[in-house]
Amino acid sequence: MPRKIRTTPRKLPQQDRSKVTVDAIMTATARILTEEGYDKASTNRIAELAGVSIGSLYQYFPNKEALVASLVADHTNEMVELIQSKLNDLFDVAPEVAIPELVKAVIAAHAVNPMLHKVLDEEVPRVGRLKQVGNAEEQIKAMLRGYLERWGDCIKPQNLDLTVFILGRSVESLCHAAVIECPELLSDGQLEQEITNLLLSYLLEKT
Amino acid sequence: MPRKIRTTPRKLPQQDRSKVTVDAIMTATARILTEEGYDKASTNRIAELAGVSIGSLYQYFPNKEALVASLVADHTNEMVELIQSKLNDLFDVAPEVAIPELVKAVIAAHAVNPMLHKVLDEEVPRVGRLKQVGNAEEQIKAMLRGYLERWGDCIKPQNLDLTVFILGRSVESLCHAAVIECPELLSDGQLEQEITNLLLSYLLEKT
Amino acid sequence: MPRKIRTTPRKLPQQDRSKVTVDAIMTATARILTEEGYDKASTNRIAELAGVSIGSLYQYFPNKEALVASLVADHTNEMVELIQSKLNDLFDVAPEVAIPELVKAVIAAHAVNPMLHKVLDEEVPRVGRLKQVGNAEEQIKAMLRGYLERWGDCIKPQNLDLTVFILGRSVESLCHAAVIECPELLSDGQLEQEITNLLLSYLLEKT
Amino acid sequence: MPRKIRTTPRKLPQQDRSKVTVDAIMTATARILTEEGYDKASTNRIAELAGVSIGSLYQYFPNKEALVASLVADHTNEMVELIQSKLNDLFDVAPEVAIPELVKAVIAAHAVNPMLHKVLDEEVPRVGRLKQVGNAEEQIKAMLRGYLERWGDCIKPQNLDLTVFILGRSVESLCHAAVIECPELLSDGQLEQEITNLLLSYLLEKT
DNA sequence: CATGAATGAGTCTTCATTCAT
DNA sequence: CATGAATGAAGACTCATTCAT
Repeated sequence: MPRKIRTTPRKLPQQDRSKVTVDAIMTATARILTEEGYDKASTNRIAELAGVSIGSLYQYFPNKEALVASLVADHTNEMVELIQSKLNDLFDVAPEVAIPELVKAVIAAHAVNPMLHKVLDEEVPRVGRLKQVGNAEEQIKAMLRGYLERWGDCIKPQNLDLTVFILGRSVESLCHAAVIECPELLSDGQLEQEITNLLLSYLLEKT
Repeated sequence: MPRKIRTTPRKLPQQDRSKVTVDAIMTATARILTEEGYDKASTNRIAELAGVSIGSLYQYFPNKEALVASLVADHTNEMVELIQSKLNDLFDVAPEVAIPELVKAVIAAHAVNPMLHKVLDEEVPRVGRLKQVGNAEEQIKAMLRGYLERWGDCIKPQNLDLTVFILGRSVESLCHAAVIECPELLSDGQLEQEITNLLLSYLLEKT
Repeated sequence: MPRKIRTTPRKLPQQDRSKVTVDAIMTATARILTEEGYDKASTNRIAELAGVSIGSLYQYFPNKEALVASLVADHTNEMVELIQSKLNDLFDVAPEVAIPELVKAVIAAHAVNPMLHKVLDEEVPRVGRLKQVGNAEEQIKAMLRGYLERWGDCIKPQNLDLTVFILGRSVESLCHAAVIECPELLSDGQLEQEITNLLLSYLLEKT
Repeated sequence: MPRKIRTTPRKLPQQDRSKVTVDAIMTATARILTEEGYDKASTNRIAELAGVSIGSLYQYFPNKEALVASLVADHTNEMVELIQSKLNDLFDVAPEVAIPELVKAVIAAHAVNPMLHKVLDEEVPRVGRLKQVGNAEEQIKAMLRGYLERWGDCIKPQNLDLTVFILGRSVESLCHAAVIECPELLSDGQLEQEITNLLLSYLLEKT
């Protein structure tokens, strides 16, 4: 079992000056990550690009992992909130209408900062990230489950655990791939429509 | 643009001794990767575990990236061959039967060495990997497309490019997640069945 | 030759508030030193534990060395005063009685704050300490010399310089070791008695 | 409880080349320690002065502590061996003759490399050193005890444990101080004579 | 005077890679 | 070809100290 290291920020910025500093650090981290990749993202480089001394960086983040974790948390939250709020609005909306909306929302969430999302997903070590991302996933899964229970009578699949898994994974991975790899197919709504079709067929149609 | 690094093995092992050495190195790499993770996989450690001098390692691999790329290629090929051969056998089989078989094959492919697959997917830097993996993906997509063309009359979706995308991504990501995260749901065939349902609904059912 | 650093307090506390601050800093330093060791004693930690800002710390001490030196001076003084006052009282007392008393006093001095004494002795860099400690030693040596001159007729050794050296070092190092390493042998007076024996044999007996 | 870190050399030099390297590192460490003090002794500086890359240093010593520990061990052994061999020769020699010889030996031991000894004693963090030094001390104490038992009939003090403590500490600290602080008093044998007197008075004379 | 944010030189250490033997 | 000693750029992180507010 690997030694635990704290991944929470060391102290919260209280004065305005500090807030600016922390922001600069986070922004610089995001920029280097997206523009140059994870292994160019040394703490010294980050500090430099942030126009801040390396000491200041460590005043707010106990270690590199915490810094990245913080960025992951921020970005994940931003995405999750989009989806959750939409999911909330859709609770009483029938699947025929809700699913297209959900797909739209998930795509929108991935479009918030696609490059950052890609790097965070592909290059950043999973260690320690799991908590933040895992949490988010659980929350969404829970909402999805709630929705499916609410509309259980109208849908074909019976085992809700499996359905949540299938549904969740599919939207996520398809929207992710769509945004990252086929943005051109997204602009005219074709791909979005097709993803919707996949999900609706699964949920609604009779064999 | 990063300096180009050769990622192909420096020379093909021609004598038996060489083959043994290369094998030992690859095996050691795989073991360290699965048992200890990417950041414990230093070239010196790999050489040591392989029972080979660090100098010998560099005799066969020009750099670390090439070594890892080689492992990725091997592993990807192993998986891809399984799927391709099945896809080949299924060319003339109707979707109702072919899709369940395909799902079975993709799951089997992911089960070849799940731990290694997980590490390769999550921890290993993407940099030089894309070529190998991309190739494999393209090949499978092509076969999938061929199949869909062959059975185009029987299936609902009309835009084959989109369908290949949807189908390919879905099977891959669902089977991947299934093997990595829910092996227990796989053993009794439930999850497999549900993945099949998703795909068949999409391909076959009328709205 | 290293750049000279001032090791005297920057200003003497004149207001009460200042005195309280300085006290808090010194106490915090002593606590961290004894409880966590020298390398945990960063100025920031000290200030924090003292409930004082790092800026304030530097208001009263020009640098870390001065802070530690101050602590050393205080502690040394405390010890030295104990011994000096006893030595003063014993000036007219014959060795047979004075030596046991001296041993008792030196042990008592080392028992004032043994943990702090140990840390100061073992872990704290010698650099700027010598002055304070050296002074103290000189004063005690001088008094010891005075005493030996006063009772020169009764004692065996003739070269007083040497005798002071032997006597001073012996008591100091034996009492030090006794307090630090064998406190259990001190409680029943055995070790104290034996140290006394050593010194009295040396001073008084005929060969 | 502080985390344990290995303090033993990482690998023993087997080729001649390596031996030279290790020697250079040790020598450089000793030089910097004696000429500039412990806090100038950074691993990079040591490597540089040794004319060796920092990587080579870490090939043989897992960390700085191990390097210093190694030096301490070497130096301690050198001293201890001198004393032990003399102590061995003196086992059957009566105190009147043995004690002066012992004093001579301890002084000689401290004169092996006085500057290094001083630094090692005063500046080097105690952590991790204890094992080597402690061992040495125990060995010498054991031999001393053996000697005192052998000549128990001739000596005054009865509690051998205490006697070993008193004797051991006194010689050590007096000889140490003599070599470090009063080398001039040593050259003409006066101080040596006086130390001998102290010990002989204690051991032999009747009250 | 107090505060605490900011500084940055300097520390230990790792690891991919080379090259003399 | 094999070996493994040697390399050194580079990275994460600390901490005494300063200075604007």
